[in-house]
This record gives sequence, C-alpha cells and structure tokens, in this order.
Amino acid sequence: MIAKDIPDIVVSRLPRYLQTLEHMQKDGIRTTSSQELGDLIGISAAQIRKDLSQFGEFGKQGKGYSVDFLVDQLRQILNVNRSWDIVLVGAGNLGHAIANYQGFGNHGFSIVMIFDSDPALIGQKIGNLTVQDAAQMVDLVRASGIKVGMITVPAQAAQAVADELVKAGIQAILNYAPINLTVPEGVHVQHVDPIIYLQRMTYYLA
Amino acid sequence: MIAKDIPDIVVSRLPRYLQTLEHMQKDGIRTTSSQELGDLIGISAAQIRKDLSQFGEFGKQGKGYSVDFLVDQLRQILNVNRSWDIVLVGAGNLGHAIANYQGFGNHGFSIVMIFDSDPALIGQKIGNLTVQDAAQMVDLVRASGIKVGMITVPAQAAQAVADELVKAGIQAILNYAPINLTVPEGVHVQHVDPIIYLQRMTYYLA
DNA sequence: GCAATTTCGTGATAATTTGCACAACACTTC
DNA sequence: GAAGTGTTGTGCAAATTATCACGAAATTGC
Repeated sequence: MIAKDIPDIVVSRLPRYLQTLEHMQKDGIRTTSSQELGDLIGISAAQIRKDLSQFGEFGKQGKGYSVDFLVDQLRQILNVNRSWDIVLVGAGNLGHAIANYQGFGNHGFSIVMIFDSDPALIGQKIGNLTVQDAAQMVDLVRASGIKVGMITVPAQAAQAVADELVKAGIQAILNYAPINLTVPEGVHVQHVDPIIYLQRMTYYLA
Repeated sequence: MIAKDIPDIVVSRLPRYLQTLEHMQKDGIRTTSSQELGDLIGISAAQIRKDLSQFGEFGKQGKGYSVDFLVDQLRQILNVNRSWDIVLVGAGNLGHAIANYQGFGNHGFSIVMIFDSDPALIGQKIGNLTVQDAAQMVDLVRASGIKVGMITVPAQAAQAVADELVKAGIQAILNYAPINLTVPEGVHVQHVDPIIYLQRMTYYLA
C-alpha cells in the first residue's frame, strides 16, 4: 500500500477522524476543513493536516476536504473498505453482550464464530451463532482464514486463549480480559479495560 | 496531593502498572524490579523507573520494589484507595451488560444509579438497582455528590447526556457512545469504542 | 479580472518523551 | 569485611511528536 514508516501514533488517530467524518457524512456535510474537523475532535488543525499528508494530498487549498472522498481514502488506508470476520472466545456474560452488540456490523466487522470451553455453554445459541467447543478452535479458525479475534474469557485463561489464537493464524486481538497479553511480533493487540480508563480519570479528581 | 505537573502520558501508564502489580500480589510475589515489571507489560525498565520517580522514591537499590508497598502507593496516587460511586445513563443492552458486570466492584467502583428516558425501561430492575427517569437525573445526581458517570446511550443522544451530567456536577465520564464528546475544561472523558480499536489493528493487516 | 480570503501541504522549529549510562546504595558470598 | 552483583534514581542525549508559519493554490466578492 503506502510507505510503512508511519508512526503508530498517527495511525491511532485515523479511526477517530474516520468516525467523525462519517458522522458529518450522515449529517449531509459535503466539505470540511482541517480546522472544523480539529474543533470537533479536539486537536489542532495542523496535526490533522500533517497526519493526512503522510498518506497523500487529499485536500484542496482554499476549499478544504471533500468529506466523501476523505472517508473513502481513510477506509482504504485503514483496510476497512471490506468486511472482516471475527472469532469471539468466551461466551459468558461479556461475550454474550458483545455477540449481541449491533455496532460491529455497521462498520464491516462480523462475528462469525463463538467458542467456549464450558460444557454448559457449548451448543447454546447466541443470535444465529452456536457456541462451539474451544477444543476445536485452532483447527476451525485456521481453516476459516479469520484474522481477527476477541477475547472475553476470565483473566487467568486469557493468555492461553491468546496463544491458541496465534496458533490458529489470528493477527489482531481485541482483548477484554483485564490482563496484559504477550504475543509474537506481528500480532496486534488492543486492550479494552474500563477499570483502567476509570483510574486514568480518578487521578485528576480531588 | 501531588502538586507537580505530571504529563498525562505518564499518568495513563500508572493503571497498567497497578493492574500488573495486583496480579503479582495475587500470585504471592513480594518483590519485583523495574526490569521484571517492564517485561510483563512490554515497556522498558527505564521508563517505569522514570515514571515512578515522578511521584517519589519507592524502590531500593539492589533490591527492587516491594509489591505491596508499590500497590499501595499507586492506589494513593490514582485516588483508588477509596470507593467511587458511579451513575450510569442508558439502560439498553449495553447498559444492562455493564450494570451486571462484576469487575467494577473489585476495584472500588460501584454503580449506584441508572437512568434512561425510555418509559419502557424506567422502573425496570437491574441487579438491585431500579432504572430511574432521566428527567430527574440532574437533581438526583447533584444531590448525591457522585463525580463519575458512564454513558451508554445511542450516539445521537450522548452529547446531550454529557451536558446534563456536567450540569449535575460530574467530573469524569466514561463514554461508550461512538461519538466524540465536548465537555468543559476540568471534566475528564475517556472513550471506549471497540470499532476504533479494531480499525487501529486492521491498518496493519494485509 | 483582480484583490482579498481561505486553506492546504510542508520545512523548520519547539516541545515532549524515551532511552542511555552511571553513581550510589544494598544485598550476597566467600 | 571486601569483592562482586543487582537495581534504583537521574542528568543528559537522542528520538519522537507537535506546532508554527509561510508559499501556493483555489475560491469569493466586487
């Protein structure tokens, strides 16, 4: 695609740009500027211009950016102009809630397999999926070619699940377990942990 | 308490240190080093030492850090050596899942009020709480003195809810709605959005 | 058509953040 | 009790990240 020496921190901002631009799109806004976008997101206009300029020249002087065009470009850059199948491991309360969450589908993410090791959960229906036996996970996931996984098992089981997912060829893991995962180079992990976000704020509270 | 001007980025790492140290504590580990902690978290030993040194001298040369002591210090720094009451706004699927999530209690966070504007939800029981009418939220929250809120309403309602929470005296908001919130200076927001985390990873996938 | 205005893309500069390396100290071993 | 080893806290240097500010291009208004 494009030169791969783009800093992580730049990449990490792009989804927020895309999200905001998609809202604009829905509101019928056809054109925007780095200034307007920055005000909405709460960062400087210069930063947005510099970030985008890493990937190409998407704007027009005096005019700004076409919202539709920029959305399209960002989707290409982020590889979300396609759909991604996802495997979910852990069919407990949290797993259920996530499997039932409608927000993924609207953005091209689709949970297509759910696993658990608890016999009481295996065979259960969640939406139109059936919870499958975790013992078969590696084989089934590898055969499916799925590249993205989510972990919603208890902390003490999470690293073992991550290891299996890696073995199955998974390259990106969204981890809901409250523990740090160690994965090989080339596998990406993002950690979703509300406790950590709360503690980042309580620091500032009197 | 801590009068200094500590960079945000340092503060944002502390909860992860605390989490990891708490796991060590549970495993019966009494002493650790910046090296060991760094290996577990995946950051450099020097960074950990430098981060901690912003707040005091917690270690001993040649010996390392007492896990118990460091956990205690970090809890003090992060203001989590106490309990925090939380108001949850939005009693839909996501709100239900979060209200039922047991993980908060173990870390001193306790959801004590739930609001929604949907008459079909008001009056419903979730655990031992009853969903209350959002119209009364500002008064009830202000009277309660609660400082932390969570937003689990649809995107289009989130900013209005945030405005009300601010009016009610809330100073920290954990936002699950997929939209950027604008809040006055002094109010802290953390955004939990799985879509954004997924997109941060798909960028790197072939 | 031309001046005024807007806004981009970017090189230069400033600020922030990270990493290095070492003195100081503490424990261990012999 | 001295030598050896391990580990902290930190000044300084390096690397990274953000901001500034300006030329160039596009648009608007008269």
